[in-house]
Amino acid sequence: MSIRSDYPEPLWIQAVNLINSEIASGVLKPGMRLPPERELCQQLNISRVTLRKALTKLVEDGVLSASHGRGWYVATGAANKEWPNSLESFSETAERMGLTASSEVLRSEVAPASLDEAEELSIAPGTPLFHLERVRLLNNVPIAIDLTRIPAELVPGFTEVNFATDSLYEKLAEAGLELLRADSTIEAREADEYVAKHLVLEVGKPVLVMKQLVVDNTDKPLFTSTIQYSGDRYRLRTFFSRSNALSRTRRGH
Amino acid sequence: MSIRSDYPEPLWIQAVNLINSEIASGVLKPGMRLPPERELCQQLNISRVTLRKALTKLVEDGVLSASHGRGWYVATGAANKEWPNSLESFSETAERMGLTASSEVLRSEVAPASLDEAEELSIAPGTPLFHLERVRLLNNVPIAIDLTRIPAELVPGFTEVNFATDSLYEKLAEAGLELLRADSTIEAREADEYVAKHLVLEVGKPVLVMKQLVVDNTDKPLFTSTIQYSGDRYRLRTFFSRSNALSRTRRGH
DNA sequence: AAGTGGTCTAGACCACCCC
DNA sequence: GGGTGGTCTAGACCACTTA
Repeated sequence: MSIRSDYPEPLWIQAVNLINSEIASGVLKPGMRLPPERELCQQLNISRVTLRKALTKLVEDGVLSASHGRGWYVATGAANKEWPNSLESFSETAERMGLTASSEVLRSEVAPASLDEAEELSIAPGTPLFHLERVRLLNNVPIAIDLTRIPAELVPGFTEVNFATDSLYEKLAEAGLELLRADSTIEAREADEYVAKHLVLEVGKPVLVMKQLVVDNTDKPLFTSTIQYSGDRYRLRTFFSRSNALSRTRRGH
Repeated sequence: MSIRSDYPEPLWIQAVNLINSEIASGVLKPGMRLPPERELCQQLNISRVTLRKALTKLVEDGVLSASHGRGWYVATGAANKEWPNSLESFSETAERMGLTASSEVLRSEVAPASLDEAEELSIAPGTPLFHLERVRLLNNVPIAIDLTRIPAELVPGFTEVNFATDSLYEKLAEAGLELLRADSTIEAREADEYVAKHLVLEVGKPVLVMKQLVVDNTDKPLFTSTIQYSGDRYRLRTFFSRSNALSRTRRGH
């Protein structure tokens, strides 16, 4: 094994991919110890700093874990194949699960921002806002209602797009927007008549309401989404990290 | 300004703290550009690699952002004071919000692990498991029911602790357990009779169900929690990151 | 004492932005 | 072309674990 082909990919990303694929292919199994850093450096023909950048990334992804005087270990358990906190579009989630995503567009138009909408997006009230409201379906079963609001100037021509078939995230990427992070709040509420009708539920049944503010890499708000999932048809996954408790390893392995 | 006192703290952490404090004190204001890396290196008397490790950390924390040919900028907006995905105990959350947390203990005993419980924790069925079930209250209002299961060998003597007043997280820390991450699933469900009674709700009202598997820094499962929040009395916060979309900066600043 | 991860350095070259 | 961030290197020393 060896990297450094003539990819434009940074070396440390190639190293990440290589280690990931060795785990996927079973060469490295959960719980196994990796070769020492200095040895891996030689095998991959990269410097130790670069290797460590790759290893650090893999720890963030929950793929590896380190123990000071002991070595690097492949993470064990179910968390292994799970996605970390990635911001995934509905279409991407569907693809990953092997299902077909589709949409029914309820609303796709530009209207002035209300006071609340303006405040969330840090823009002036009345600013033209593109409203996109869709019922999201998996294999034709209604899963959620998604209402997204984007400053119209960021997405010219979006009222002409047919979002029943096109992916919003793809169109955003084409428009040059770079999503970085979605700050989200999650709560459980009762389905009102409107939601119940579109999700084919009884009024009062639980729905999972997720409100997101998506920002770009300069922390500028790009858009807000309110997604209401049918309680018995969807489940969110995330993880919480314990902020640095100065981990001083005691047992394990 | 200069660091490198005789702290045992790593230099890059000292750099993080210093920059953080300069922002807090208003020397660096949101939107401002930082001095070039090479200049900062001289001022702080550290190498560029070390400085960049600090800057990278500050980006993760949402404090700074970088633009390739332009420089480093202090992040703008409200997201600045928000906490990231920290794994916080109920008591800590309460304290942060200025409320008083308390508990009513429904169950505190050791019992053998069922098949399901054993699988979640990667232990043998029948292994003694400490079960702690509590109603969690804020200012004496019932907010949630929390059922936590911990292998009994990890927490000797816990059946003697009075968890109506003592914090579970504090006791876990005293027992030498180091929580690293909680993998969580979240869904909306209807309150059953048991939950409804203890949370003073009507049966069928929405509850937010969060199931967590908490692991230590070697990815060993420590315990599982199932927390059922009254839908109208609690709201979760988290964020999702867009995994590397090869950010190619276009606009901004 | 040997093995292994954690931190740190000085210097190099490339890619991008702006004049 | 000059300024700035992004990647990469080779080598050093320290801290923790294990024996």
